Amino acid sequence: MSVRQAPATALDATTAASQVYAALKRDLIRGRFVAGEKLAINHLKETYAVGLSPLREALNRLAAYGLLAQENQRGFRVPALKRRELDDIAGLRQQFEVQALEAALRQGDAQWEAELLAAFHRLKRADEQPDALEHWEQMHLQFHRRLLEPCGSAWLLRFIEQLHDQFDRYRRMAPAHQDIRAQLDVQHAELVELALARGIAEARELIHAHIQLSYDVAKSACSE
Amino acid sequence: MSVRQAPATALDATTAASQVYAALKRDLIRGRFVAGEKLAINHLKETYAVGLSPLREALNRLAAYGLLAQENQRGFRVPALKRRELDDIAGLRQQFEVQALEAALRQGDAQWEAELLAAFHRLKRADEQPDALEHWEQMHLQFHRRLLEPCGSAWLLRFIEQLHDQFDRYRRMAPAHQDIRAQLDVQHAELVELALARGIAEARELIHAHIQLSYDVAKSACSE
DNA sequence: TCATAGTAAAAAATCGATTTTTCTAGCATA
DNA sequence: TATGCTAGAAAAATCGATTTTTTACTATGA
Repeated sequence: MSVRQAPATALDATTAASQVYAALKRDLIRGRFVAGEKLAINHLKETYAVGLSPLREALNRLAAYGLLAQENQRGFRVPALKRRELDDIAGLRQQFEVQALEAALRQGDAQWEAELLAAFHRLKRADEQPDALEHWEQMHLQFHRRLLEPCGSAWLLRFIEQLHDQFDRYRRMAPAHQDIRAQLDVQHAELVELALARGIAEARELIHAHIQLSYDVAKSACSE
Repeated sequence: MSVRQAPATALDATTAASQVYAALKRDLIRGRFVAGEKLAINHLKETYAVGLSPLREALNRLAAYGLLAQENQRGFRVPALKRRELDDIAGLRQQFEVQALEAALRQGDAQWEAELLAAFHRLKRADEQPDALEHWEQMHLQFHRRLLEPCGSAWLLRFIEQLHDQFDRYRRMAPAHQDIRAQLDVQHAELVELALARGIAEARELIHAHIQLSYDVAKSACSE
């Protein structure tokens, strides 16, 4: 009945639900939706050009992840940005990342050092890409992921990633969040140095201050 | 076309997807599925008496939560029980719950004390219920939830709950897990005492030992 | 014997339509 | 004016069928 597809399709061997999930996740963190807004599923169907089933599966995943709120029989809502919750998220991020960084510095090997340098280099060069803003965010996330990677606890990394995503919703909604880019980039360079030198005590201080800097900016995203 | 339902339906104002989610979650933690097993969706459809859509939504939520593994275009799989992962989970549980307990003892009020006592009482009386084993597990979970509740960090509680669910997959799969019930129950009583007396240092020790006890039993659930 | 292409069956993923529930006005009643 | 009721519309949730992808099996040729 159907014409056999060209083998090219083998490249994007990913499911429609996963693609919508990724796209929606990106747009939620980016701030494409108004905080507190109710999602119109039929509208999303058109925006993301998918059917109802994969879309609903993606929404369910995002709700389980904490980037959406699911209300009994009345669909999905973008969570509000609450100052109390930001404080909670930022505090845990500081605690978890300080801990993970120390473990990573103790356990990271030469291979990790090389990959960290590579990630840092891509971050520095992010501005040269088209769509520089979004690309920097992407490289920034990858840099931090790489930095903590050899900490030895998969679940701690999972929680850190989740908190990071939550945190970024606030940070990227803040009006002045672009203005601290230069300061953050200085800290990234220092983090790399300390990582290679295994300066644990200083690295702990720095990652804490690094999160604090974004945190101070992010605060302006909340009303309450 | 359809006969108007009696108002009784207003009681179970919950969606089919949520019900399957709850049932599947319970059965996964209970050990009803073989670790590593691939789930046959069409079979689950009959077992849980639901259609494909709500079932798939539930599976997607469980995968995002970490109780299922989702493989590219080949469905869902029950995660294997790995010793390395158990160690990770138990270690984080100890750390997080020690921290949350201290915060809870500092912040819990009289209302909390009353509810904790109530939860403890229900736990003690669990054996008298029909289906005593499952009921004890239920009350046990609620007791621990209540204990840490006033810690002040919603996200920390969320992570603790998630780790607890993961941990219980291992614990309840261990052959001898029933044998330590008596010891656990003694510790629960001591935890209540310390909570009311705000004995922070001792409570920290005790919750750590409490998790360690189950952890030692749970180890026998893993092959590798 | 082994590797490999072809094919049928099974399973997963998706679509389109239907059912159920919630929301919104408008109307009647006190 | 406020309150409650109800039909109609809108939205959410679910079902049944279709399409796509993977898996298992078989035959073929090196």
